Amino acid sequence: MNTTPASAETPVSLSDALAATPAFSPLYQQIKGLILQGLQSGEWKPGEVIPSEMELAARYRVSQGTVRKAIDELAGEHLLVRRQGKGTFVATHSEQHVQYRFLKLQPDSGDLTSEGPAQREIIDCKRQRASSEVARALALRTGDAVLQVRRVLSFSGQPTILEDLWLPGGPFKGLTADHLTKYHGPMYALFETEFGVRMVRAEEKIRAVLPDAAQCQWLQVTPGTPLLSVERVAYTYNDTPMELRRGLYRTDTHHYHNHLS
Amino acid sequence: MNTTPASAETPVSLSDALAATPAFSPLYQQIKGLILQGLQSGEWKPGEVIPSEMELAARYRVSQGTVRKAIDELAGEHLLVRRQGKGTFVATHSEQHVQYRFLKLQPDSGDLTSEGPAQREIIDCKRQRASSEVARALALRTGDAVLQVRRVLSFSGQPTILEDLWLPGGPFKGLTADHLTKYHGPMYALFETEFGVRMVRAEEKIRAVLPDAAQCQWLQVTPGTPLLSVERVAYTYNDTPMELRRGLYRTDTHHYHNHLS
DNA sequence: CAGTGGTCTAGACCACTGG
DNA sequence: CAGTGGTCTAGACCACTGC
Repeated sequence: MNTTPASAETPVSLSDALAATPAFSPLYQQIKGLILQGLQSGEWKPGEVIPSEMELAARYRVSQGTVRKAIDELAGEHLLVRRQGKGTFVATHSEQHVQYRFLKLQPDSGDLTSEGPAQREIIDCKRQRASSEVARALALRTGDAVLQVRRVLSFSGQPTILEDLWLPGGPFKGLTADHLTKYHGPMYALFETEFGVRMVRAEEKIRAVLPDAAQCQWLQVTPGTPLLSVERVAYTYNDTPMELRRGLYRTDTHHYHNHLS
Repeated sequence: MNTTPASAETPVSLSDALAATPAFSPLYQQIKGLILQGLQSGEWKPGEVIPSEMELAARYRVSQGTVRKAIDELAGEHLLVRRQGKGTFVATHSEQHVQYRFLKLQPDSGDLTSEGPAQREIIDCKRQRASSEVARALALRTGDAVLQVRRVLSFSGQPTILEDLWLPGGPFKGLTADHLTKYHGPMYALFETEFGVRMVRAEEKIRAVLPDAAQCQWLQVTPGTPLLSVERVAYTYNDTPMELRRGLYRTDTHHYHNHLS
């Protein structure tokens, strides 16, 4: 817990000092790191309260304000959720008002919740060997075990999204079509409760494409209907990629909504 | 500057108290509002420094910490930019590293800056009367004066984006094709310097579409090539809509990149 | 070196929650 | 009512910038 890591105790050569940034890291960043450890290690699980600011301040031997700033940043990254009067909680995908946090598709009028719950139909779930492409996205080696899932999401009875998912075989050992079919709720919530994998952020690449015959079938659109192709890589703590997802979105009744600021 | 607005001075009926939220607003939020006023009124212009935290604290008769928290939020919304040792500056679209802040299109390999500067070709710029649709988006009345601009953006010589813009006639009085053609740089930078209009945030609706014959010409694609349709409404301070923009993006060599967190 | 933003502390008080 | 997060203050010191 050193405020100035590059102090006398750790001699640094002149060239080092010039090459690498001094890497000064404020106390609250170090506290943030410690809290992050607690989250990764599973000491505090999604949905649970973490200790109060005063307790954490005592544990880490810093002032409440320093803990506060660390928690502020983690809350800003949606890893923690503060609730005045109640405490600070580990964020989870299992809550109503954050169900569709990573799904930016909206009906042209109203919002997703107004369309009622999504119907999820699992088409397929099988073990496979990672193609070079999948391996690269998931930071695996080509040929490593992966799970592939295909499903259709419908809103108000209309098939709207066709998705293919690839998951690393290790962390998701034991996942079957049965799991997915029986579980009603967001997939990321299931990942949390059943496999201890919490998705924290994601990157999406979006393109306009034309569907092939099979895809037309699943989405019940005519060939030649342009669709949105959404390729997502989702990450857990530590920037570890844990899911590759390729979605085809209908955009005749819905649109992808994005807020820029 | 009242910490508890619903105090004895302003009697509130029981029904009011139950209906409307108490609307307690912390001091730093009020300071934030005052700074925002300074930005809107043009007291501090894009690119300029605002007074130091100590000065503002003295002016508003609060502690430095309170000003700090206000500025923190404004910096988080990208209205201000803090530079240690130098001061706090009004954000601007005229800087290299934030040039494409609202443009999420990326080449499939590398980034936009690696492709060199964008070539901007103004196709058209004319005064018009707002259609009901345009009027609604810009919070005008149908028939009000608007400017319509059409242009093509090319990267590495390849036409990639075809855009139509609608701007309210009032704030942009005097804008001509000449302005746009002669100005080399981001359009939002020109809006700042020439018309005092700073774009602060935007909303985008994205769909997959098929281009018509004219659009194919401009983008040099064959009919039947699916394109990304990006409809953007951009806002100044105060959530005032100031631009409606409809873009068609080629996504065979580029993709729309989005970060979810 | 003075002036800026950035960090850290300690303590007081407020707003919200639940028993 | 006690316990939580939220606000506000005052003061000390650190890191960075430019003269």
